[in-house]
Amino acid sequence: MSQIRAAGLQLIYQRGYEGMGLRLLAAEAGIGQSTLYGHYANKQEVLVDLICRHMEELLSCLHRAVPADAPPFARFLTFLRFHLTYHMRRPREVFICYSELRSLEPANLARVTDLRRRYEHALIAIIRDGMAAGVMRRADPRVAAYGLLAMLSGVPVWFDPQGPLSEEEVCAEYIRLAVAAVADPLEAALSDRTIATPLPDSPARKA
Amino acid sequence: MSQIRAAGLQLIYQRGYEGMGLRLLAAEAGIGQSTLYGHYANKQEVLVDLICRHMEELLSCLHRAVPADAPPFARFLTFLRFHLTYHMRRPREVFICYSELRSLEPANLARVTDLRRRYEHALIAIIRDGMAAGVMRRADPRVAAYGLLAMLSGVPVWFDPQGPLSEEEVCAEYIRLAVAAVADPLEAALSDRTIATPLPDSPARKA
Amino acid sequence: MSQIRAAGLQLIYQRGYEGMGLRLLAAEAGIGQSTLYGHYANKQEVLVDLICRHMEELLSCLHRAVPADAPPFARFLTFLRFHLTYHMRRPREVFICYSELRSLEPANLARVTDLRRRYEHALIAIIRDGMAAGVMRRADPRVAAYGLLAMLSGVPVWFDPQGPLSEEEVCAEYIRLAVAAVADPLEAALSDRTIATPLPDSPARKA
Amino acid sequence: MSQIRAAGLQLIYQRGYEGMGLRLLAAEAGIGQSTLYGHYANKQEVLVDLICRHMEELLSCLHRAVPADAPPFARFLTFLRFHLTYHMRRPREVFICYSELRSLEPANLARVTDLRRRYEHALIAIIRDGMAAGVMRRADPRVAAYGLLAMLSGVPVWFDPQGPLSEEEVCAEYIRLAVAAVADPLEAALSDRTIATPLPDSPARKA
DNA sequence: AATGAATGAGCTTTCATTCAT
DNA sequence: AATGAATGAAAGCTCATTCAT
Repeated sequence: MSQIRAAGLQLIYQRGYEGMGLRLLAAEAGIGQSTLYGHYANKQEVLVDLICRHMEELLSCLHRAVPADAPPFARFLTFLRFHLTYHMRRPREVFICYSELRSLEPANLARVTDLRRRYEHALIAIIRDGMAAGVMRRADPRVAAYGLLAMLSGVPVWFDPQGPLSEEEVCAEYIRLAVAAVADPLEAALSDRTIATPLPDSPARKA
Repeated sequence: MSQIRAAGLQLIYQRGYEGMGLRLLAAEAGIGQSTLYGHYANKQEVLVDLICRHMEELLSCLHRAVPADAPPFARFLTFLRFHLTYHMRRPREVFICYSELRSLEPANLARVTDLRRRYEHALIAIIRDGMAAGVMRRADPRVAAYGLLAMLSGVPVWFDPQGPLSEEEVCAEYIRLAVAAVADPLEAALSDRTIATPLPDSPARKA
Repeated sequence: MSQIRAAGLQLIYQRGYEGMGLRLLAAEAGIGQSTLYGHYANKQEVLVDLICRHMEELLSCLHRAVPADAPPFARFLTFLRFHLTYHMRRPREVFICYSELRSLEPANLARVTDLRRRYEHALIAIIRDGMAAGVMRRADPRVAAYGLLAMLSGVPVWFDPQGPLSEEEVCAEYIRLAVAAVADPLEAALSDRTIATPLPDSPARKA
Repeated sequence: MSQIRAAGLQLIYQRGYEGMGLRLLAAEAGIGQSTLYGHYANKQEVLVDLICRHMEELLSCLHRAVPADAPPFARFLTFLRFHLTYHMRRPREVFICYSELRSLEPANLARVTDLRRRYEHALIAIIRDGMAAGVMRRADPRVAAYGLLAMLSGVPVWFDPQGPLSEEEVCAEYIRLAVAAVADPLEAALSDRTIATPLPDSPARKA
C-alpha cells in the first residue's frame, strides 16, 4: 500500500531502518500493526521495497532520458542533468538507498548492488565513449564515474528547495564542475552552449 | 577505553547505531555489559565520542597539514591530498560521521555540525582565495566546496587497499578530477608539476 | 484485567511497589510479561489503578451507607461501623493506599489526595455537626477526625479474621472507644442503645 | 557512621527501602559506594540499624519517662505525652518503622516485632492496671491499647511544626481524646488538672 | 484485507555487591 | 577506613511477529 511506503520512507529517513518501529510505521500509515503483514512478509521487505522500487525507477527513467544513439558528450550532459534533478527531488530516497544498504540481508543486498552497478555502468560507458571519441581527458573511467556520482549525489545533503539557489542554478553549477572535471579542455570550452539540455519532466530553459 | 571505541567503531559501521546492542558491544570489547557504564554515561555517548574524536582529530591534522601562508593553489593541492589520504585510511569513521548524524541528540548534533562547518570552511576559504588570485574559475565557492568534498569523501565507499589501484594512484586520479573541476584552465595546464606534493605520513612519490 | 489487579494487590502488599517486579507480576497473573502493556501503559498505572479504584469505591460506598439526612450521632455511628467493616475486610488495599502514596507521581498523588480529602471531610462534617448539635464535646473537629481515622484504620494491622475476636466484637470495641473519645459524656451514656446499627452487607446483630 | 544513617533515614523515608539505591545513599552520605560495606554488611543492615536503633531508644526513653511506681492514671498521662512528643519530633523514623517492616528479612523482623511488642505491652499494662484500679472503663485492654497507639502514632502524618497548631496544642487535643476514650467518665472529669505533666526534654508548661 | 491481543526475545540501564589497591 | 573499577543479575520497557476472529 502506498501509504505504508510513504510512512516508511519518512520514518526510515528520519530514524533509520533499525530505529523505525513497526508500531510507529503502522500508526503513521493509519492502519493496525498486524495489517502490515498483509502487505509485507516482514520488516525487511518494507526496506527492500523502498530501495528496489527507487532504484528500478531510477534506471528506467535514466534509459528513457538518455538517448542511446546520441554522441557521448551530449549523453554526458543529459546524464548529469537527469541525475541531479532526480536526486534533488528525492532526497529521502537517495539517503536511504545509500546509508541503509548495510541493513539489507545478503540476498537483498546483492539484488540492490546489481541495480546500482547497472546505473554506474551507464555513466562509465558514457565516459569511456567520450574518451574514445577524444572529447574527454584520458583517465580511469571507473574512478571518474565514481567521483562524479559521489559529487552529484551529495547535492541533496545541503540543497534546500526553499534556499537561495534554485534547482536550475545548482544544476548549472554542478554541471560546470563535472564537465570541467572530465572534459577535454578544448571541448569544455565549447560545451557551454550545450549544458542546458532540458529534461523531459523539468521546465525547459535556454542557455 | 580504547577497546570499547574499537568495538563500537566496527559495530556501528556494520550495523548502525540503532542496530548495535550494548550486549554485543561489551562482548566485543571483552568486558561485562555493565562495565560500559563506567566509561560512558549511556549509549549515545559512545557515538558522540567516536564522531567528535574523529572530527576533532581531522580538524587538528588539517591545520597541521595545510600551511596557512602558502599560495592558494598549493593549499588546495595539499588539502586534496590530505583529505583523500585521511579518508581512504579511515573508511569506517567517515561512514559513521556521515550517516549516523541523525542518531545524535540535538545538542550533540549541534556540536558535530559546528566541527563539520569549520572543516568545510577551510576548503571554502581556499577556493575563495584561489578565485581572488585568479587561479580558479569564478563560481559559487560554497557549491564548489560541497561538490568537491562529496566527491573526495566518496572514495572510501569503493576503495579497497588490497584492490588493483594503490592509494597513490587513486589520490592522483582524484586530484586531477578536482583540479580540473575548479582550476582556471590555463593554471590547470601548469599544475601537473605540483599535484604530487608528498604528505608527511605517506610514502613520497614523484609525478 | 482483574487477574493482574489481584496479583498486583498481593505483590505490592507483600513487597511494596518498588519491590514488585513486572516479571513476577505477569507470572503471578498468568500472562506473558509484555502482555501487561496491553492493559497498563506502565508500572505506575498498575498502582494508580489499585489505589484509585479502592478509594473511589470507598467513597461511593460511604455515600450509600451514611444517610445524609440522619441526625449527627446516628451518622457518626454509621460511619464508624462502615469504616471499620470496610477496612477489616480489605487489609491489603488499606495498607497500600497509605504506605505507597510516596511512590505515586505528583499528578497521580494529587488525584489520590483529593479523594482522601473528600473521605476525611465526610467525618469532619459529621463531627462538626455533632458539636453544633451539642452531642459531641467541643474540640478541633479536624484533629478529632484525623485521630479517629488513624485509630480505626489501624485495625487491619493486627486484626485476624481467624483470631479470637470476631469482626463484630472488634467493631463494638472500637466504636465504644471512638464514641467515648468525642461524645458529650451525657449523650455517650445514652448511646449504647444505638451503637449496633446493622450495616447492609454485614450480618445483623443486636446490642 | 552517622552520616550514612542520616542519609538513609531521609532516603528511605522519601523513596522506600526498595526505592533507595546504594549509589544514591553513598553519594548523599558523601562517601564512595563501596565504603558503605565497611560499615554495613549489606543493604538490609542499613534498614535494620535504623529501625532497631529507633525502637530501642524509644523503649529506653519510655522507661526513663514513665515512673513504674506511679498510680495508673498518672502513668497513662505520662505515656500519652511521651509518645506524642516523641512521634511528632521523629516523623521519618516513625513512618519507616511502620511501613518498611515488610522489607525486613524474617530474623530481623522477629527482632523488631519483639521490641514493638514490649512497647505495646507497656501501654497494655497501664490500661490493665487502670481498669483494676477502677479509673478506666472495663474493655479489652489490648484492643484499647492498639486503638490508642494507632491514633497517637498517626499524628506525624499530618502534623506540621510550622502549621497553625503548636506541638503543645496537638498534645492536649490528643490527650483529651485518648483519656476520654478509655477513662471512667467520673475519673475523666477530674483528669483535666493532671493532663499537662511536663516531659523532661520538652519545655515545661502549665495547664 | 484487517485487527486486537498476546508473546518471547531483546533492548538500555541500574542494581547490590566484590575485589585489588 | 576508603575507594574506583568491575560485574552478573535484574529492572522496566519495546521489539517484530503470530494468531484467532
